[in-house]
Amino acid sequence: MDGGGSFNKDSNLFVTEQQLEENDNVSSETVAESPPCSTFKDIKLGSPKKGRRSVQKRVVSVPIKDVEGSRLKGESAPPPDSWAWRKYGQKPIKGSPYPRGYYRCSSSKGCPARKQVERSRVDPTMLVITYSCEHNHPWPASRNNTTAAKQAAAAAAAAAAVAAEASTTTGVKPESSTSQPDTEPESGTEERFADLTDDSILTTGDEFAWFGEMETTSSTVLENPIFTERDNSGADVAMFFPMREEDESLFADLGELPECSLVFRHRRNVGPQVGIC
DNA sequence: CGCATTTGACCGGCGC
DNA sequence: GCGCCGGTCAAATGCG
Repeated sequence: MDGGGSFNKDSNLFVTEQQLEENDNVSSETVAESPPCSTFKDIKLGSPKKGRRSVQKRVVSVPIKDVEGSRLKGESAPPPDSWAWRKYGQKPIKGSPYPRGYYRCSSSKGCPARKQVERSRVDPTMLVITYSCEHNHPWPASRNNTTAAKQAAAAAAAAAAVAAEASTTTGVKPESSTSQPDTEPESGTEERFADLTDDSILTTGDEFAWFGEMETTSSTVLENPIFTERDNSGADVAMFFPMREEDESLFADLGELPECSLVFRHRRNVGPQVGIC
C-alpha cells in the first residue's frame, strides 16, 4: 500500500497519497502562524495570484464507479461529501480528454475552500479531486438552507448513523459522541469556527475534521498503517482525531511515505469519506 | 421565485 | 514581449 495508493481489503477503502503545495514557501510553521482561512474572504477571489499565498492542495483519487453509484450527474460529478459545493466553472484541460470542474464551498458565506474535479488521465475510471484552501480554513458545518446543503446534511446524517453503527460493532467511540456537544449553533458558523483552535478541531461532525486536520497538520504525513491495514469500521472515525505530537512522532517513522495521505472510504448512501492525517 | 448549473469571456501567471 | 493555459467571473438558462 505504499506508493501511489492502495485499496483496503475492505474494498471500500481507497487510499491514495498525494499532496501539492501551491506555495513553495509554505511550512508547517507559517501555516500555523497564518491567519485562519476566514480571513481569506478579504482576498478578492477574482485574482488568483492573490490567493496563491498559502494555498494548500490535496489531491484525492476516487473510483468513479463509487461516485456514479451515489450520484449520477455529469462525467465529473464530485462525490457527495459533507459540504455544499457550488460549481462555478468548467474548463477543458489541455492534455486531458475530460473537462475539469471547479467547485466552491457554499456551506457558508465566505468559505474559501474550493475543489477541482476531473477524471484522471491515466485512469479514466478514477476521479481526481483537488481540494484547495488557504491554511487553517475553518470548515463550516454543512448546514444551510440550500439544496446542496440539505443534501450534504443528509449525507452527514447518514454518515453519523453509519459511524454510530460502526462504533457499536467495533467498540470505537466516535469523538463526536464524546466531546461534541449536541447543541450546535445554526448560524454564525464562521464565528463559531473562528473560536476553534487546533485542539478543538471541527467537532461539528466527524466528516468535517479531515480538512481541518489537514490544515493544522499541514504537510505532516498521515497515513497511519493502523488505520489502513485494519478493517477499520471505526477507524475512519479515529482518523479524525486531532493529531498530537505523539502521533506525529509515530508517523515520523514513516519517512518514506508521501507527505500526505488521504483515506477514502465509501460509505453507503454517503459516498467516499476522506480522512486526512 | 429562488437557487444551482452552464458557458463564454476575461484576467493573470508562466514559459518560450 | 508574446502566446498559451489555468482559474475565475458573471450573465443566461434550467430546474425544483
